[in-house]
Amino acid sequence: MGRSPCCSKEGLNRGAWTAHEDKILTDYITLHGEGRWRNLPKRAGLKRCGKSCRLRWLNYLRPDIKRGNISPDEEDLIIRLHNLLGNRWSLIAGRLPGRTDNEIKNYWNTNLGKKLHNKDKDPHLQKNNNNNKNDVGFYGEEAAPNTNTLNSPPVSVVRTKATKCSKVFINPPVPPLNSMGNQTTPYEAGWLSFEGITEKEMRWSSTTTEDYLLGDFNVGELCLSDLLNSEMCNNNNNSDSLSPSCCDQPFVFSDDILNDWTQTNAAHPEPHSFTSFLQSTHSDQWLPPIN
DNA sequence: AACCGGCCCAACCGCGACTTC
DNA sequence: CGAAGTCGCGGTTGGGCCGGT
Repeated sequence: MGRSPCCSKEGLNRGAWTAHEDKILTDYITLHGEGRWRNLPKRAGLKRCGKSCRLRWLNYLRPDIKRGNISPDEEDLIIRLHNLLGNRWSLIAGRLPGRTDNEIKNYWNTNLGKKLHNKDKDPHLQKNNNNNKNDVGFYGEEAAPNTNTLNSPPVSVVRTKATKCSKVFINPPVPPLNSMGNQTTPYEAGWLSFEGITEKEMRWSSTTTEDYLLGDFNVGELCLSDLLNSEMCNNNNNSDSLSPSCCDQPFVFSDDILNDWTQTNAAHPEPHSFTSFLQSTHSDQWLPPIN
């Protein structure tokens, strides 16, 4: 698909914004509202590209922005959300009022990533941390980093640019062999039974060193109830039950949460999507704990 | 005082998703 | 239905700041 350059570079200011430019942008948006970024600079009389204006507004000029000093609570939440979601900064930022994705990303890269990286090197902290062999580091790798959530389930998250959480790596137990002596997929084994999700969309992959399940689904369309009803979210502790998502420690959803998020009613005639669930206050209640 | 290196963070870039026509 | 336009995201860069030498 063809895509024109973001903006003509000629005659446009670049680099740091001046107070004057900030004022022009703020005044314009106060008057006309956000959006239509492409045309905004021309209308506002700014020699900036629309993208730059959008970024400046969202990351710096918005009135509801909270700046500096990430609190311990916020840090805790960032770690937990990152453990769950990976580098999906916008989604993480959505759970932290007043914080921007850029700020959280920077904070992670400059503080938390380093902190956690050092912890990984600490032999005392590594002893419980051998589950995530796929975790290579915290930049540009497939899995979310090991954090100090060392006793939390070995759920790793695929980095994806998608706006929807659509891919999750899960370390499953090895599925049984079929009658031909070949290894079955979790789907064939009956572990996975998302309504409306085909085996094609639930891909099983095996490597020489690690087996993992790649769940490739559109959670915007997937109903949370489907997810909850699947084996991936089995919340009983029966050791016989197959719980490929987290092996020993499946996601645990409280009855309250389940009731709220699986029931439809007059107010919510449609089943809730997983995306909306992640954006709800409930998600706090089942995020992997910090130990 | 000058230089250097590391850190931080605002801003930029490229690309995929989404929307419009 | 496909092409074009737009938006939003995550990764990366670069310049200012600061502490150490």
